[in-house]
Amino acid sequence: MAKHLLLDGNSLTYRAFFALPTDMATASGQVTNAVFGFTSMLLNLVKDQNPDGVVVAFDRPEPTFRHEMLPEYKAQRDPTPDLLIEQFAIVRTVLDALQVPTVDLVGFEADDVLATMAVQIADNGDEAIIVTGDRDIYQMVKDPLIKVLYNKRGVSDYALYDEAGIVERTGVTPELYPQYAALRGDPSDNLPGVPGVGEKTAAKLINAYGGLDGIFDHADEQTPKLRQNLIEFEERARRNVDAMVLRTDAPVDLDLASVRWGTINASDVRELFEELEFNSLYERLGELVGGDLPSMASQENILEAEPTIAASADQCVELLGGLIQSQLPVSIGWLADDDGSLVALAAVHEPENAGVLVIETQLLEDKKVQSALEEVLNVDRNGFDTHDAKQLTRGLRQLGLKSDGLRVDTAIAGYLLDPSGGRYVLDELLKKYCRTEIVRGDVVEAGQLDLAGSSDDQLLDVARDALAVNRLAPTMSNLINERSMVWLYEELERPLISVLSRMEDAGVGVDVTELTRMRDYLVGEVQRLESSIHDLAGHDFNVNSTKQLREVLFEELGLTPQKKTKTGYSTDAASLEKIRDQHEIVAVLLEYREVEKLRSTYGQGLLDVTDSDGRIRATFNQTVARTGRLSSEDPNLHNIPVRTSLGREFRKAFVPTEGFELLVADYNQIELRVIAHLAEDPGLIGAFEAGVDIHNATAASIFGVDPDDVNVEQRSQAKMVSYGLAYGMEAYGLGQRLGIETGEAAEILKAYFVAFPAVKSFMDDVVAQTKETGYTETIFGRRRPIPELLSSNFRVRQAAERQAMNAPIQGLAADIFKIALVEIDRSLADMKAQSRLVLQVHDEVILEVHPDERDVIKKMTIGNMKDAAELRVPLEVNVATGPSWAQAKA
DNA sequence: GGCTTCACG
DNA sequence: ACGTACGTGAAGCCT
Repeated sequence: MAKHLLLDGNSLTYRAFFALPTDMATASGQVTNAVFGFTSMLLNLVKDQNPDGVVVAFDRPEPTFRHEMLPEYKAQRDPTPDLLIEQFAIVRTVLDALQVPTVDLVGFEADDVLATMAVQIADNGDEAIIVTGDRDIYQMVKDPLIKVLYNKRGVSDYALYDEAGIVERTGVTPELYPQYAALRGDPSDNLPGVPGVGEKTAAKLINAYGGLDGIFDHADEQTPKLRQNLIEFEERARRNVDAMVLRTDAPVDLDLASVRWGTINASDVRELFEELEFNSLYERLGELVGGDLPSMASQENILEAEPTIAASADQCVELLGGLIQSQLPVSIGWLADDDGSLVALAAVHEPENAGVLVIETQLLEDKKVQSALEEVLNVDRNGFDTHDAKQLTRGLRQLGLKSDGLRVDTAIAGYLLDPSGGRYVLDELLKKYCRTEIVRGDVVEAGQLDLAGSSDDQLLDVARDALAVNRLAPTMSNLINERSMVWLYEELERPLISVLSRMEDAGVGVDVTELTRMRDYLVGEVQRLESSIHDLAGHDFNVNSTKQLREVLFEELGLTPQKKTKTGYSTDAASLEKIRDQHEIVAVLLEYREVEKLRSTYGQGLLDVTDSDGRIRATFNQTVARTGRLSSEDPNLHNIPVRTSLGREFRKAFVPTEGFELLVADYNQIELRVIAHLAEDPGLIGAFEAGVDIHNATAASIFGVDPDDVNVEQRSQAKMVSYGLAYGMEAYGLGQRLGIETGEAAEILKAYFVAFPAVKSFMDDVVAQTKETGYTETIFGRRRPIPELLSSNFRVRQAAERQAMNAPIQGLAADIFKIALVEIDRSLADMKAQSRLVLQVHDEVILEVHPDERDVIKKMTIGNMKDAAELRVPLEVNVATGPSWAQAKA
C-alpha cells in the first residue's frame, strides 16, 4: 500500500511565517523565514513519514469562491502581509526544484483540493496523510485510509489524527465535525457560530441529537438563553455548514499513483538553495535523497597545478612555445601597478594541470619573450581570455605589445549576464558562476613551491587569477550563448573594449593655463560670495555645511522650509529658488553654490587630474551603468558643465593636440527617436520623418494648436513632458518642474497620451512584460533584471516600474551609440587616419581630427552614427569642428 | 561610509 | 497615506 503526503501549502507557509522571525533573510535582503520554515517542515515530514509521494495544494480562490455568500467570512481577518505573499512564489520554486507537484485550481481552496485528492487516493486503496493547520480537514478522517497531521503551532508541533483521534480531540466524529464547527464557529476563520455555544456545548448537542436538524428540532429543550440563541442563529449555523463541508469534486488533473518523492532536479536545487542560503536544509535534503547532491560553493585550493615562475627569457620563450603549439586559447591572469604598468602575467590553458606560466615584469621587457607572448595573444594563434581586458591591453600597449585575440573578458561577460551585479571581481564571479571559492594567501603547502615572501604571494595570486579565468570563461561563454547575447558580446561590447582602451590612453588635451585662470577667478568669486553670505547671516559659518546652513536659513532667519530630507529641511536649489524672495541671502547662496561647484569639481578638480603632458585620462567604465551606458571616472568627463554660460567656459579649456582640431558629433534627440521606434507611435514617427522641430510638433499636438502658433512656454512644456515620460514621470513631478499645479500637469500628460496613444501602451506593455520575465531587454539583447518589480514595498515597486520603462529606452540608445563608436573606430583604422577618438558622452563623440582629414572624417562619422541602427525613424546627427570643445558645438 | 547637493545625457 | 523622473560620479560634511 502506497502512502501519500498531501500538504496544504497555504496553511503551512502561513504558520511558518508567523512562527519564525522575519529578519531571517538572505544577504541580498530577500526575507526567507516562511520559505525556510515550510521547506524545513517538508523535509521533516518526509523523514518521519517516509511517503511514496508528496503533493502540495495551494489556494487559488479567484474569481469566485464559495465563501462569497458569507460576507462576514474573513472580512475582518488581517490582510496577508506582503512579506508573506512574496514568499509563496519562492515556496513554489522550491517545490518545482524538488519536483514535488503543486496543485491549485481556480475557485477551490487548498483544503478542497486536498480533500479531493485524499478521496482519490483512498479509493485506490492507498493511504493519504493530509498535513495542514486548518481544522476543517478533520471531517476527512471518516475514511480509515485518510489521516490528518495537524500542525498545532510553529513548524514542528504536529498531531497525527485518525478517526479516534478526532473524536478524542473534538468530542465528535469526523462525519459530524462540520456541523459541530458550524455551531461553535471558527475564530481563526473569523466565522461566528451560535453565541454561547463553545466546544463543549457544541459537542454535547451534536452527540445528543445527531446533527443540526435534531438540535433545532429540540431547541425548546434547552435552557432559555441557549434556546433563544439557537432559534435566532439557526440560519447562520446552517450556512456555516455549507461553508465547512469540503468539496471532493475538484478537477484535479494529476495522476496521483505516479507521483514519487525523491527524483529532484539536483542542479536547480543546488542553485536555489544556495541563493536562499539554505545550507543546513541542503544537507538535510542530501540525507533524504541519498546524499549524492552536487556540493555547494566550497573553498577550494584552485592552485592544484604548480605554477612555473619563468626564471629566464629562454625558459619563458620555450614555455610560451609550448602554449603556442597547443593552439588552445590561453587564460591570462595579470597584475598592474598604480600607473597601469604590468607587474606580472600568468598564462594557462586547458587542461589546468598543464601548469601555469608566470612571467614577471623584467622578462616582459625581453624582446623574444614579447614576440612569443604576442603570438599567444594573437587572434590568429591561441587567442586569450582574461578579466578586465581593457587594463591588460593598456599594460601590454605600454610595452609595445598588441593583443587583438581577446575571446572572453570575464568582467564584461559578468556585466552582460547581470548588469545589476555592481562589482565584477574575479573571485566573486567564480563563486557565482562556478560555485568555487579560491583559497588566497599562504595556504599553498610548504615545499610545493620554491617561493617565499610577499611578492611571491602576489605572483601566486596572478596564477590563481589565470586559473579562475580558465574555469569561468567556458561557463560564462555558454550562458551568453544561451541567452542569445553572442552578437551583443562579440560585435559590440568586446570590440568596444579596445576602442575605450585607446581613448583612455589618448586622453583629451586641456589648456592648463586657461584652466588655472578659471580656477583662480572662481576662487575669488567664491570668497566674495562667501563673505557676502556671512554678512547677510550676521556671522561666519561653513556655507558648505548643509547642517549649518539649515540652521541659518530656517532657524535664525526664519525662512520657510520647503521639503524634508532624511536629516532635516532641504537646502537644495529647487527649494532655495522657491524662497528666493524671502531674503536677500538666498540669491547669493544660489550663486555661491553654482560658483563653488564649478571651482571645486571642475576648476580644482580637473587641474588635479591633468597629466604632466597636459592631457586628462579618464577611465571609461564599461561595466557600471545598469542600462548599458558607459560611465566616466577620475575624472567624470560626462558631466562637464554646459547649461550655464559660466560653466560652459570650461569647455573652452578642452583642446586638441597641436595641429589638430576637435570634431564633435552628437545624436539629435536619440532617446525620443528610440521611443518613437519602440512605441511605433504614428504621430511621433511622422513628426521625425517630416524632420520638423519635435518639441514644437509635440506642443501642437498636446495643446491642439497650429504648429505655427505654439508659444515658447508650450514648447518648453512639451519638451519637459517628452523627456519626463521616458523616465516614467508622473503628474506631480511634471508639475514641480513646470512650476504648475499637479492637476494642470495631469491634464498635459493626459493630452500627451491622447495625442500619442502608442507611447502609453508601450510603457504599460514594458512594465507588464518585465513583471513576467523579470528583466527588460533591448532589441540588441541587452538585459537588465528588475526584481524589485515584485517588491512588497509600494515605493520600491513604483521605482522599479519607472526603471522598467526607462531601461529599454536608455538601453537601446546606449546600444546604438556604442555601435557607432565601434564603427567610427573601425573606419579610422581602415582609413589609417591620423585623427582619433578622444571622448564620448552618452550620445556625443569627440575626435581630434587633422584638418586635412576634416571633411572625410566628418562624413564618415555622420555615416557611421546614422547607420548604427535602422529604426522606424531616421537617426540625425549634428556635427561641427573647432579649436575647443566649446567652439566645436554647432 | 552615508548623506546632500549638483554637474551631465 | 505616501511619494513623486531615469542613469551616472565627485565634492564636501559629518558620524
